[in-house]
Amino acid sequence: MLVIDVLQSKRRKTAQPARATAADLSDSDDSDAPLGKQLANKKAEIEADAEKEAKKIQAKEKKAKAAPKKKVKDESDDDDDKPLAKKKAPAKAKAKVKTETTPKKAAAKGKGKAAKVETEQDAEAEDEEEEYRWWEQEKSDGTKKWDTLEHNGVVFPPEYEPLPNHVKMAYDGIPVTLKPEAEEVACMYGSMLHSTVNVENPTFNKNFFQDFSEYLDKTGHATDRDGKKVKITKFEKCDFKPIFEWYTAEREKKKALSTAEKKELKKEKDEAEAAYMYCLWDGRKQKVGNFRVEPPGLFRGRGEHPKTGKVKKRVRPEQITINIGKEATVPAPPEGHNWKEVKHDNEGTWLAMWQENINGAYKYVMLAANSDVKGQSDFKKFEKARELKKHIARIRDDYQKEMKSDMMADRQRATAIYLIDQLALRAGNEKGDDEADTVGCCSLKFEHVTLKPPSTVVFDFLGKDSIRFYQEVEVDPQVFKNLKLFKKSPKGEGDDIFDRLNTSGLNKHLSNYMPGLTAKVFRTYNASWTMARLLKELGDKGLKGSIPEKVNAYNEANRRVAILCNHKRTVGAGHAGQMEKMQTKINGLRYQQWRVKQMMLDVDPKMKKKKGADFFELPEDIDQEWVLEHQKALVEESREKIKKKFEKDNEKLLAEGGKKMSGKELDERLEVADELEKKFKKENKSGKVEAEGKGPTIEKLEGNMDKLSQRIEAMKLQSEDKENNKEVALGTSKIVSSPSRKT
DNA sequence: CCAAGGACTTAGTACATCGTGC
DNA sequence: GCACGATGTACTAAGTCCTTGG
Repeated sequence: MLVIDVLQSKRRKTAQPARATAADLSDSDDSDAPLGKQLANKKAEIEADAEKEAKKIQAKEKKAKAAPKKKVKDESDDDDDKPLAKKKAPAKAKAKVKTETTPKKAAAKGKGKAAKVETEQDAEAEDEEEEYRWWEQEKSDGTKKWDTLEHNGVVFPPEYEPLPNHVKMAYDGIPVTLKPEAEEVACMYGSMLHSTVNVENPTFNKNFFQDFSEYLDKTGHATDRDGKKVKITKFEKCDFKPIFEWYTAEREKKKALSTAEKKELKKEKDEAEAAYMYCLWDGRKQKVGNFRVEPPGLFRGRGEHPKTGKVKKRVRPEQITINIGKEATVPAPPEGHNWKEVKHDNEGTWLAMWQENINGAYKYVMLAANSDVKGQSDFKKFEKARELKKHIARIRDDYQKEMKSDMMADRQRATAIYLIDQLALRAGNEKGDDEADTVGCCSLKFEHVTLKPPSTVVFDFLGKDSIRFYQEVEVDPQVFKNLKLFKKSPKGEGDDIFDRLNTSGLNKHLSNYMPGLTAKVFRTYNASWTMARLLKELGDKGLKGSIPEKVNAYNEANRRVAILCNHKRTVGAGHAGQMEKMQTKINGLRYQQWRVKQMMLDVDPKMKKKKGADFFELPEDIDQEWVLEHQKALVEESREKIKKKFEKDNEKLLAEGGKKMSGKELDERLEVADELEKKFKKENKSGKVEAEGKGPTIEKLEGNMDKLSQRIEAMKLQSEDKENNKEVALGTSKIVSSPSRKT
């Protein structure tokens, strides 16, 4: 039997017996082992919470039905509801989108108010009641996505503009002239020299140079100043710096434009693109997400992508398929070109599509995230996650049981579901050799899991986007046992942990619990659930407390979700410096506090007795040396500021036709800083600080102290927040819990 | 059943814009 | 009013998962 089973799973290099041996199973029924109870408690807690949650949500659902959450009204603010032609866009745009002023009412489906389509008159009405309430739409069968669809196709990136004659890459120190096509490729590289992640990646360089060489061969070789052939054979001899500098200069030029000029340019661009920004979906105006065709460039695969650095070619109209309503006017391809195909597939939500040349991946033009369709499917996603709440207890019970199954496949599946549920792992589809070597749950390999008896497991692997997942987790003893079993020899490095499991089998099993249940739903569920719980905790105890404390608590909740989902980012280059700056600032405030304390003594020497001598000491971690440094910095800062202001004022005077102020004036102004310096000197010498301000009283000084304390606390929190956040990407989980609805 | 095809969501990063403390 | 960091947006790669066809 064993043999047969192994053969059946030929797909894997190494498989394990379908049935666990007696030895494997002997100790598998001690479900009440020490760790078990810990987790059981946790589980009970989770389940109780989940039930509470479920009730709350049901209640909310009722409420929501009674008073549907109103969609943000900014559409009316922004005249987005009005027909396109009414917008500032002049005649040309009007002609192109003519159909929009006469929406096809015939096509409008749905019931009553929901299907109301805007017309010129009621656009003025600005009535929220008139909006399409997709969240109230009854569920369709989910295949047909639209009845009518009109749009204007895609925007192509500008054609390549050759470099001016004086800008040339150098080969072996000699400036060379390239044919435009090859030059374009050289520019792709030259314009990104600042991106060290890529430029210092050998694979990137190898792939780039390979493709670059092809272009050179294809277009004919480069030439030097005298028109003599230059053979470009070594990457190391290529100097793209002149190109880089030219691009940098161009960018600077653009940056240096006045705000008015920039606005003008932006306006022009917006006008040119206005027609593409929106489409008409069942008669409703909807924002298109990515109507711009991706420009050519070097492929920037993440992690150790074997194809990173290859040339991503310019996409031609002949590669693009348009999807559009049967009745609609098909957007014209650029002069002298044709579309690859025009489809009328109303079971798809895409408007245009092409295949990219590097991986053969499909690229789609779809609606924006804030459109009705996307909103609807987002909504559905959360509905599904909420439905999981009803089944989660049973699923968890089942996987606990099945983890002891004597069918290897079931045991693996149960263990995998445990990991997906508890650690928020992704499903982990199989990947090809021509992709970065990353894994998810089902594709975990031998070397990604290390067992530390009695029941700790170390996960260390690269997940999506080659983001490292590293966690030492105390797991259910059965999970530990199973993982040990799944790693048993003859398995070794490179072999799958779950050799009898793949994502489709896993999802098929999950769908038995609930239609549409797949591995990714667990991530949504656990992220939402965690956020809800933390926010509730925040609500319970966080209501009191200062604003910074509340912000900090909210960020903390957000962070915990991001951590759960392993949302990471690369630590910014300036992070360490910024942290140091903050600390210096905090210390500066603390020093300031110390000074205020001395002032108190100045006002009332008896304070020393009252408060105790300790109170008036410098904080331990601040020494005299630091104080001197700090004083110097303060004085210097003050000087700089005065100088800057002086120069500014002078410029202004000149501009107004006046004349510059004398150096004497500057000196006079600088006296403030000099005095500050003197004051510090005096303080250092006498060890006393004269009370500042007129009529200083202990009360006033106490007030100053409080203010400083508050600022210190706020800064400390802020700095803590920053440090804790340095490698956590908050954006994604923020989107998950409250998607932007701006139009 | 499996691999390839296809459509859609998820995610990090680069860059633009905003807002705020000095 | 400005510089700077925080926040938002655009871009597109990298996942998930369903369908299709042999």
